[in-house]
Amino acid sequence: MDLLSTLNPQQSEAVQATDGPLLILAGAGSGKTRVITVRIAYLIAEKGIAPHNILAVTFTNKAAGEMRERVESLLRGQKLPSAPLISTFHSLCVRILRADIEKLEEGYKRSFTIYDTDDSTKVIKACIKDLGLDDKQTQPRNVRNAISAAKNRGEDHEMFASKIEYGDEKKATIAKIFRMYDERLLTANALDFDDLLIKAVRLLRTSPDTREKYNDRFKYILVDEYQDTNALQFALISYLTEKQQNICVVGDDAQSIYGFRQADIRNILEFESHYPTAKVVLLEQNYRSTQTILDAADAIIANNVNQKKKKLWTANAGGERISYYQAYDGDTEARFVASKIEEHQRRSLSDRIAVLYRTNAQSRQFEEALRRMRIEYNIVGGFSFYERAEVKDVIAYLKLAMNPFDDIALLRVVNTPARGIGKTSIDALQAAAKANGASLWMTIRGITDKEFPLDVAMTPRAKQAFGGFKDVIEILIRKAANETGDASVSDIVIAAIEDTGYANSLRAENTDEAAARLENLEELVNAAVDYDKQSENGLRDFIDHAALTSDTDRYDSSAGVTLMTAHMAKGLEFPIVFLVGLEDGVFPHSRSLSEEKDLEEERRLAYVAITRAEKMLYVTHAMHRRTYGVEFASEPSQFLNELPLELIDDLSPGASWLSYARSASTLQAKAAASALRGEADPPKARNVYTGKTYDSADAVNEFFKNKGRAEPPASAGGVQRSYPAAPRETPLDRLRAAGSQGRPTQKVAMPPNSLVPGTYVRHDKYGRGLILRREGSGDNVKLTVSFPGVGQKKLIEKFANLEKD
DNA sequence: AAGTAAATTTTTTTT
DNA sequence: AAATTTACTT
Repeated sequence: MDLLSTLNPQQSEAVQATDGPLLILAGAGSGKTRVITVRIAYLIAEKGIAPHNILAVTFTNKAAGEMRERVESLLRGQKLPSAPLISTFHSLCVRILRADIEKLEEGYKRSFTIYDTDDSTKVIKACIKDLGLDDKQTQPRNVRNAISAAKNRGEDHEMFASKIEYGDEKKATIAKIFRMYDERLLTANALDFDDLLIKAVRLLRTSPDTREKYNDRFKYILVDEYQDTNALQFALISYLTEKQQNICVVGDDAQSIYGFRQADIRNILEFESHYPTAKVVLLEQNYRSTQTILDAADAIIANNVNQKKKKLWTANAGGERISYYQAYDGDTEARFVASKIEEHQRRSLSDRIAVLYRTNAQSRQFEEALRRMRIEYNIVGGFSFYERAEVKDVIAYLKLAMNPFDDIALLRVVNTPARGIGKTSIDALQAAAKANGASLWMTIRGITDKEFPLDVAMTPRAKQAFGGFKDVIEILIRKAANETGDASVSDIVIAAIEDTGYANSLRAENTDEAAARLENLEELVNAAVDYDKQSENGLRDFIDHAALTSDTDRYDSSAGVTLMTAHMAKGLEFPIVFLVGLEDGVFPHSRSLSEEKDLEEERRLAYVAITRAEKMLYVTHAMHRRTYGVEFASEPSQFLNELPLELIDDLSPGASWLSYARSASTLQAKAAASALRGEADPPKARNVYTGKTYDSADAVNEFFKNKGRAEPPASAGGVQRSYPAAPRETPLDRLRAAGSQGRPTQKVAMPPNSLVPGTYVRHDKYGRGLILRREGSGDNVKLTVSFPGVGQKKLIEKFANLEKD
């Protein structure tokens, strides 16, 4: 029974509760992955469950891969008749649909193509154009998001349309596009990411046979990161566990950070009511971080009202204090981080370091600073390999070989490399296709038919060019079809690169950039060769893999320095973490400032970021930040103010926000004390960078109530409380005390619903614009707004009559 | 039809 | 500031 020997009692209980529904509430760093992997190994080795009867579902390929490896190493030396299926939600759905989508009788064939976000947006753009709409008024990206959100709620275009209230033109337009979009995807035999889930769920719902088949196959199901599941994923799991209820879900409501993707936290909160016989295990011991880091994370999350109470503890020592740095601007911030990294690396190279930021756009300055100091780093996100233009081009050729009706893929490569097929010819082709209700591929075949050419207004030269393209694709189709014979996946990939003239046109360019592209294509061939070696699966699977592989999956766990967003860091851990750009509008993001629930999600994201740290945490922010090429004065993040200030070391040169915040709290205390004594003119508290001026006794008292952890006025005098901290008020206490006045560290300078920089607004005369700067206060607020086509305008907020757009 | 210059947009977070 | 899209040449 040595599988269990490394586990604590709760973990062990979670592993051994194999039958029936089980909810594991696993705090950050509580050994969640260890429990899942040991559980799988335990099922196989101790319970004699056939591996292929086990299904584990994760969100990313990276998580799935890691789990696979760890299970394998736990079972090392054992001969297994099969392997457990450890898969992402999306790959699982693809697997289900490739087998049985034809049973849906919707017209989809099992050779369907997967459209990524980019492809979907292109289809939507075309729909908007064909409906005669203005794509400035109806932005493809927004429509796509609306459709995706609807799909993830489980609505199809009919349900979406039926829910529109009378007079809601915007939604009515989206509904029209929605419908057209779905029709076009069907014509192209294509499914978008959301459809993969929708169709799989629909298939399980409508086909009892299929449902039965998978219920019999998957007798034990595990779901990781359950707090991030949405309605569709919940439905999928429900159908799969219909017969037996050996369902084990693992999650942490404090780490739910995908609400914007319709993740529904209720799935985890209401697990017990959905499965009344459910057993619940709490994993509360943290093995990852120092007490100091846990205290910091705890202090942040304590400001959220909506959460399950959970108390993480650790046997680890207090550890080093948190380091804080205030930079003049983003460049200085990046230089500080780079030089600190260098310092750490000089001492020890074994401590992996992460730089975590809110948005990918922040990465550049850190990359530059690290490069200047010749520090090697790894960056996750941004441009992933499979998103490179040349890779997507070649994949498009491969997709066409499998499914020539894929219009998007066809449009992508019809003139890449240049074949003399220009915009005019493509317009004519699309018009002809539309007139005949046919796909572009069929239209090309029609145009170039020798005996009965389709009559299309087109120059002979254009027709000939299309003929050339048709030949190229037909050769590829034959090669792909022959795959079962002797051609391997890599052979076909090479054909798509060479036989199409793609490589030659790059060679002819003879530039460094073209050479880099050729190298990327070589890497693609290598990926295909590897694929051939370790898998029996064909081209179809290879393309599916490319479509479902994301940035996150290219994380190298052995890299010394890793740059990534806080989102991507979920599930990872690093001895040293730099959490950067802690400014209002950056983190929390400006788009999340207006809604309380969005702000709470930002706070959970900050919690996730902080709890990645094992030994050391740095927090940094800049006083000036450049956005869209314009420099703004930025304010420290409200999350900084929520940290336990007594645990922080200030590394900033000169007077920083932190030193103000600290001395301010003693000043405030004095002011409050004198106010309470009834003194006529209490010393005025100065601006503490929270944007709020505490110039009345009431305001000062409110400050302390809100701050929650500040010293009571009587104990004022600058005595630093010794660590550990006294018990804090809970958010609920605070809410009661504040008389439901809202959030603790609320700011007056930037009230949540106001027009802050980064917000889009609508002006009667100038139309839509972006707020660049906000100055002044009260009635004198001046806004600098950039209106496309008009330029920058300075407006008085009071008179401008701006509406949020 | 292809290349260049000018205008416009971009920043959440992701399978 | 950088990347992408559009408009204008040749």
